[in-house]
Amino acid sequence: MGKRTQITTTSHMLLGLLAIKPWTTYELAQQMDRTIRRFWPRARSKVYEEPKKLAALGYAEATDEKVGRRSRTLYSITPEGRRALEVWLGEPGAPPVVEWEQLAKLFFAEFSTKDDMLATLADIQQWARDESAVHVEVGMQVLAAGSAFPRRDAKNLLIGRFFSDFSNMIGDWAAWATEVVEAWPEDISEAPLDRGTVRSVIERNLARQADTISLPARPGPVAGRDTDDRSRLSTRP
Amino acid sequence: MGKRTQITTTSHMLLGLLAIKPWTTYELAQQMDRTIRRFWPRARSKVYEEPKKLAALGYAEATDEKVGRRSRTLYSITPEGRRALEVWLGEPGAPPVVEWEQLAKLFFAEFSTKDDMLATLADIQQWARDESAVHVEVGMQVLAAGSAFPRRDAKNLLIGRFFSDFSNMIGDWAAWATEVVEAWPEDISEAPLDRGTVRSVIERNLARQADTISLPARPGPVAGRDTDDRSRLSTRP
DNA sequence: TTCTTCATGTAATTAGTTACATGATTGA
DNA sequence: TCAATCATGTAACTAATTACATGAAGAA
Repeated sequence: MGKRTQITTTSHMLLGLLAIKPWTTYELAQQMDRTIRRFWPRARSKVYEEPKKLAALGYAEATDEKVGRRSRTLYSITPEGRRALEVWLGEPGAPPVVEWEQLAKLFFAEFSTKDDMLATLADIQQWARDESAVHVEVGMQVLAAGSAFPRRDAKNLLIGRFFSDFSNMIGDWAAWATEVVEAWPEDISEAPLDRGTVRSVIERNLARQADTISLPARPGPVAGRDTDDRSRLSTRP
Repeated sequence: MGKRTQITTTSHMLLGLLAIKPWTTYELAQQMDRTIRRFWPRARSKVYEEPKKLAALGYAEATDEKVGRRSRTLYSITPEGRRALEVWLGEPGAPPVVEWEQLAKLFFAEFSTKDDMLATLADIQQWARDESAVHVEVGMQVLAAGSAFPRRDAKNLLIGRFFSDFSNMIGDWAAWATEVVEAWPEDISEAPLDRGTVRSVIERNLARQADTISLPARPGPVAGRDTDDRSRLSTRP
């Protein structure tokens, strides 16, 4: 019957927001940018497309309002939308994916100078500090004035703590890497491999294997997206 | 003059690989999948397109070889390609971006059951354990048999340690979150905010601000991609 | 000798971004 | 009263993915 309307992860982000309360498009864009951007970053223009798809599927309803002579759209979720969200929440999700251009530059650092490498590491540390400032600000705000959705606070704290741990871990890592690189010769290719560090990485990870009493949480596989096998290479050939 | 050929971050990944040595397309695909995928994940089909762009720009040369009656392409970098890579390495890169569907499901967890939430957390812990196993394997391999490019080992260890820290941090975080959630009522919306945890997050991040003797590493801003301001919302309105 | 895996691509489609355009509101 | 910012979208484009197709090599 004509166009196959696909419901993507991005659609589910909007559907989830609508489950909290009805929003205008602008408010949806704000929410996407303030919170969801952290784990599912998408351009603002998506916020104008996706709710239309949701409405077409019967998962959301659009109401037109007037503000001056200009109209705007208010979206709200339908019962079918709530059911679709529930189903999605019950399915396994894709594990974390990192996209990090700075790290890519480090990966090829030997083709430029040690100074460039240290500059990239310094940028990373600066980023980590900036993130810390944001976490302090957000935390203070919640303690002092509360939040817009108090019933979501407990859960949101879990997410917030993840991002705090994430940026702090990166800050520590970059500080360590800076020290290591400072001791290297100018020609990065001549830097010796520190086998002690390799060993400590192995040991730390071995310890985690040992801890494990391996009850798999779900029967099925923890799948990400479906894809043609031949379209990506196997993980370790 | 017709088509504007854009050189993207993805193009630079291929250019960087070619700076190591000449590769056939298949080998490039392997390398993309074995290493670069971790911080710049792209589908295999890109590996067939991007080197063509590089060749069009004079950054790479393609040689056709025969294997049976079938031909394959061997790419190598040109001096201009090396210069372009150097320039890119000297420019600031974009900070880390996380895309994490599992976390998105946690963010909306109140719209399903506590059990679903715990299942997602268990999946995350399982992922972390799987990653640990990979890190052990790779580390052992390097210690025992060495690597294909020993002169890259010291630097690659920095990257490897980042990913090890990353998955371990996630494992710890998910274990903590599991404990917290287990103590919650079935209705996640009723879970109380733990102000103590909020405070400890603030303090941890405040400490990092204090440490800082803030010398900015680079004069310019640590930019990501150029974009029309109005196309994304401001960070905190 | 046929099955499987390695290897080499192209075509079709879609998700996502960038750029543009303009009305409404506020405050200097 | 006009400049800046908030708000609401659409259009054009491109990066990226998914699906398809098939040859070569080695193992059973």
